[in-house]
Amino acid sequence: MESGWSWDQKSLIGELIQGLELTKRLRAELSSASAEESRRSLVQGILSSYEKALLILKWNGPMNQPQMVEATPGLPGSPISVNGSPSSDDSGRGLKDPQDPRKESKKRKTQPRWTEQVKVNSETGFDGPHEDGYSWRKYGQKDILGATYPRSYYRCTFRNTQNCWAIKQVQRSDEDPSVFEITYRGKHTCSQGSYLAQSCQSPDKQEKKENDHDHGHNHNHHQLQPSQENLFSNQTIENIEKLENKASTFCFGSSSTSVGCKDIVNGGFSHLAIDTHAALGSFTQSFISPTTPDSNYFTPSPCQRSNVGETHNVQHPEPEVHEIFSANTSATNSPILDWDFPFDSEQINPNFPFNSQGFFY
DNA sequence: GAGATTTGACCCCA
DNA sequence: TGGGGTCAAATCTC
Repeated sequence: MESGWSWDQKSLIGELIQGLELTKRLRAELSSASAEESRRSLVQGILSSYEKALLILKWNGPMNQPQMVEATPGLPGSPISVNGSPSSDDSGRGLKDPQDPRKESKKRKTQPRWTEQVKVNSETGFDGPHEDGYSWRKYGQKDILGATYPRSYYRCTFRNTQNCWAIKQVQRSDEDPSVFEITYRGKHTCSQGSYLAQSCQSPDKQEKKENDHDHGHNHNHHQLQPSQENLFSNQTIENIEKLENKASTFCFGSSSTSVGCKDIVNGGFSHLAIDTHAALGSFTQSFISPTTPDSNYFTPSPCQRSNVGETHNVQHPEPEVHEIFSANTSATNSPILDWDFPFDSEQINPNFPFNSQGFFY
């Protein structure tokens, strides 16, 4: 199991590293106002690298292990967990509506959930939470035993109006206060979710919200927008959108405040994905919004993340990745490329033209 | 006044 | 039994 895998792993890493290098070059190009032709070439190279990486992933099962493969068998938005049954937790206290997902558990232990670790830039402050394109309403905060910082609880604003039961928890790391661990549960079933899945535009409301709450330390994400828009030619963005549409898997951010999807087949890939976002994700920036003081959080995009039925810890042990992660945070407040990769090797059509230029272009 | 946040209390579960 | 998750009234903000 190891041997066959390691060769492909090397290839995969090689491709991703190449993508990384190209991304860095692109970044340099962008800051030096070089020829568009050169940029396009770099972008093409980047896409090509990731394309190959995907192919490698596609043909190698070992990458598609636990988290991905066990993704919910088609239960986006369902409060039913991968492992648990809806009835496993219906002993809740006097819940009003039998249809109410709350009946499943007050603690939602069986909810599909995944965790993000988000590093925020100290310069942008810790007080402004990330916006992820969704509207969240804080419904609680608890001091957690052994934790320095309280945990905040958020649920979708449209919980009542659209029966959207997505929730998230934001916990600031004790070890590194610049890191926020965000746990998501449930998928957005609200219209906002579908809207965000289609649009990379910044919702006016979000913008207003951010402006309204500008505490002086998080406004730079707006200032950065123009440059972010310039990071890619329209064609490139179009191509990536095609990619999203074709695969229904990648999502480079579905709203201005989103950072796209990750759900990479495993943690290792996530690191690279994050790095990718350092360049690619600039047009899918996530915002740090100051709506709540204790939660600078980074979120997965609205792109069907919750298909992943298991906790997905995104960690960044690799110095270089972390460095880029942080650097990008400071530059754009959108440190993570959040790929949505909700397919496993069996879900990928072997004939799917990943390896054709036409797929990307 | 509507909507969001805060916060104390309640309840479930390990 | 205590920690964690949620509720809901009070309070705040726009």
